[in-house]
Amino acid sequence: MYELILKNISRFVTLTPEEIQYFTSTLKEKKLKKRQFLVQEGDVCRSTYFVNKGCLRSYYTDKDGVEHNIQFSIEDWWAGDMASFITQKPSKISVIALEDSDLLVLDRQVQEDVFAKIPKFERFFRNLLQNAFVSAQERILANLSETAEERYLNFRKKYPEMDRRLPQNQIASFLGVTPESLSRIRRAISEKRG
Amino acid sequence: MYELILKNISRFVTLTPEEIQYFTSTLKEKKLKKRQFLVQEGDVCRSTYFVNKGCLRSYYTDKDGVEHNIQFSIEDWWAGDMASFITQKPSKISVIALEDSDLLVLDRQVQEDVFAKIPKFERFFRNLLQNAFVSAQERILANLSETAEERYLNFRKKYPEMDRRLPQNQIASFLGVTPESLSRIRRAISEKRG
DNA sequence: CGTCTATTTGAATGTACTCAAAAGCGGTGG
DNA sequence: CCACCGCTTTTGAGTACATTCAAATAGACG
Repeated sequence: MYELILKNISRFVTLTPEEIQYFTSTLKEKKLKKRQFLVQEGDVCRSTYFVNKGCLRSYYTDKDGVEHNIQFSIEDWWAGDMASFITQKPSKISVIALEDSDLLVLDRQVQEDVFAKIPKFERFFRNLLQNAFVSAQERILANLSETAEERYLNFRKKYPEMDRRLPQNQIASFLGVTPESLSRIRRAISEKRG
Repeated sequence: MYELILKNISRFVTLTPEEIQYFTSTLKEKKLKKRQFLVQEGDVCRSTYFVNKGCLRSYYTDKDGVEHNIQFSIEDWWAGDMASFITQKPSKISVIALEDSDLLVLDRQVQEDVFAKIPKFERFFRNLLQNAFVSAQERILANLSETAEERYLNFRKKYPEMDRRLPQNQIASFLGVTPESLSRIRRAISEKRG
């Protein structure tokens, strides 16, 4: 149950057995069926979620009702709306399960207790935030300087697992193109390679 | 000299006179002439900079040599490459003065001392990071869901001062369009308004 | 098996781009 | 102070890439 999250955390900070014991005792479980919402636009996001199994997508719905995927969260990723969690303001995005999923839940209040008892967790969550910022920055640059085809090839290289696993129209929404365009891009790529 | 930065900080945390005294004593000054670099691609960014006067731009140079503006920093803003400062890896971006500028410099090492002596500064810098993340997120969404004209109108509304002060080609690069396109967009807008 | 959704394909359209040239503006030196 | 130079902005014409709309095909799931 906790192997994955402990391995995830150990990439940044080292915990003693007691700390592990305490930390895992604060976590709750949550199961989502495909198409169930984890966060709905307008909710205040009061927890962070670790994905033990399954797959979710975070998306923004624009003024024309078009959905734009911001992030996918598969096993070993964190899910939720970090912006809303940080600011405790209503979320502009929604998070929904693309597959039946098992999550571990860390409530905001509990998180404060964890910070108090195990200060290095502050560092861990600062690291998560920093990574999120750096990858947001990189995505802005990619959108400014790369063609749709380049963005797709980079996506495939960076997240091969997601490329295999996710519906193509969801990837298109993440890349910022229509499903039709991504379909044509894929055809062009496969024609180039014979 | 320090009014602006103290006012900036006071938006997030309250400092005692002693803390103010200590904090300001750790700051250095830096003056840049127009067209001088603050950070060059490949540098590790070892300081954060507060803009007391002037204006800078941060930009990324893509594989075709095209520059893409990431951020402008005018008075009362922080400058530098947060990603490189955070990770202490070589910067992918450059920061250059668009006008003669006066900066206050907070070195990374000094920052650690400040955190140790005045822990609430940790909160202050976490807030800066959070804001940077949230606005990066918003920019991704804007690029995905808005037309160039909408992005320009929103830019103008959000940063009227920058719209007045910055060369149009720099704004175009920030919005992710060519200078020619922004020129046409502006004409279209002014024709609509009679 | 049938239904619903995802993907592919085609044709027409549109938005922003490139390239080229003219006009405008600001700073510098004679 | 004015003339010139360099850089920015505007304008025009043609082009490229992705979009929209529509329809056909393929796949997934009950």
